[in-house]
Amino acid sequence: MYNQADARIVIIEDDETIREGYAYLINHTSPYTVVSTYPSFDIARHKIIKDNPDVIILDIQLPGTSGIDALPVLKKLFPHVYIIMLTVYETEKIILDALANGASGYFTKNTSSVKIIEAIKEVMQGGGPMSPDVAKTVIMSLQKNQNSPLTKRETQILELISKGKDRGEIAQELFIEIETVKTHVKNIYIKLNVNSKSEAINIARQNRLI
Amino acid sequence: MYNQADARIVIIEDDETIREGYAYLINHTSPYTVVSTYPSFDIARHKIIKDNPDVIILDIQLPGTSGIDALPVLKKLFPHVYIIMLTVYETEKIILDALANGASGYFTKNTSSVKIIEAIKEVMQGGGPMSPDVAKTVIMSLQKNQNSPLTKRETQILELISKGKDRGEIAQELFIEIETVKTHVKNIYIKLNVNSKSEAINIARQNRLI
DNA sequence: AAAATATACCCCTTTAAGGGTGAAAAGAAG
DNA sequence: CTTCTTTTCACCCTTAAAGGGGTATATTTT
Repeated sequence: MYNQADARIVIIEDDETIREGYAYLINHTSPYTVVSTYPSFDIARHKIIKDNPDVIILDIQLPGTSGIDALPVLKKLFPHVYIIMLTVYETEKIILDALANGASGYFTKNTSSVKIIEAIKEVMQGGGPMSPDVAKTVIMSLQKNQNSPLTKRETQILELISKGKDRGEIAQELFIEIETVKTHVKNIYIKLNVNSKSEAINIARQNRLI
Repeated sequence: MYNQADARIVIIEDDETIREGYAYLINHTSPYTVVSTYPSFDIARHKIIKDNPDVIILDIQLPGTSGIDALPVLKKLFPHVYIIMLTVYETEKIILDALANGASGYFTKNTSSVKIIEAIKEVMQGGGPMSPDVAKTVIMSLQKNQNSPLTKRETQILELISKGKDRGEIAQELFIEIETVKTHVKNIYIKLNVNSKSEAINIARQNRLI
């Protein structure tokens, strides 16, 4: 574990005001040190190696290589680095991708530097901070659609299909006959207006039925 | 949208100190009103109807009906209520279940009442607050195992399999031959020591390979 | 140079998928 | 108490996919 007071921060953000603003505030109102700031990942790419950062604050909308594409590169360069993403966008896919690709935290740009400093502390302690709107997106992605056209049993079977189970396995698991499973599957297809497992899973995922 | 200052809060929590502590602090240091507090859901069950709460602070470890089981009941009673979960536990399954079942926020009990009040504000504004440790769990659940025995291509194909795609669809999507897909699938099976799609998906999910 | 990865092709047999139709039993809702 | 929905089960059919075996060759990475 790093000594928190020694934490070395790097900021990669193209907007100079935001970049230098955060840097100034972190340096003057926190125990952390901003060792470098860069306006793009392409500029940071080689110089960052000698920065040896503990935490990187990474914008997503960067000129050249995007923050999303920079993520895996930085993770490979510094396997133990904590990365806090910064963005104006908050579409579900981008957020989920960033988190799935190793971001430790995720904030939108209306976040005060106080919260960012708090976030640095949290990631250094192993937490996974996110701003409320981001958390909301993540929570929503975990919640299911309540207006499903599918019955409980159909949803249950579709979930098992999405786990790759075949008719036989589903029948065994639910203590019903294979023929019954077939009937349910056929009804699912009719309701979702599809005619294959893959289509059904895709439509269901799009509509959060499963 | 409710007027925030009118927000009616109900607390369901068996520990009297915590319950009355939060109630007192919310009533005296926030614009919100704690209209009722209950030591269990079973006691709250009928009385809560006339409380007409906007936000419910719900403990998970309750005597009798657990907070997890109370969640769907409360959601049915008050479809638009925001529920903030409170718990000492923070196992991945419990947290994910609560969020998937309609909880708007999730905090562990080492959370200060200041943060709870902040959380009430956030949920009223449509946010999805969670404490850093909870966020960490959620993020981890989105992140994949880095020590995968599978190659990139194999992982990619396994992901498509998990979406229900068959060999032909995978081949089309990746611009490769069906036979190539077959070879990859065979190698995946060997590496994961399985011999069917469903087993492969299960093993991979267990180990966060996909 | 060696190892890992991605690609492609052949053989083979078994099993699952998808579609059509009908109908009994259990539950929920009026 | 009856009507509607859900869940259950059955038998028909054809085609497509799955799974197992082996072999081989670019390409990339180490």
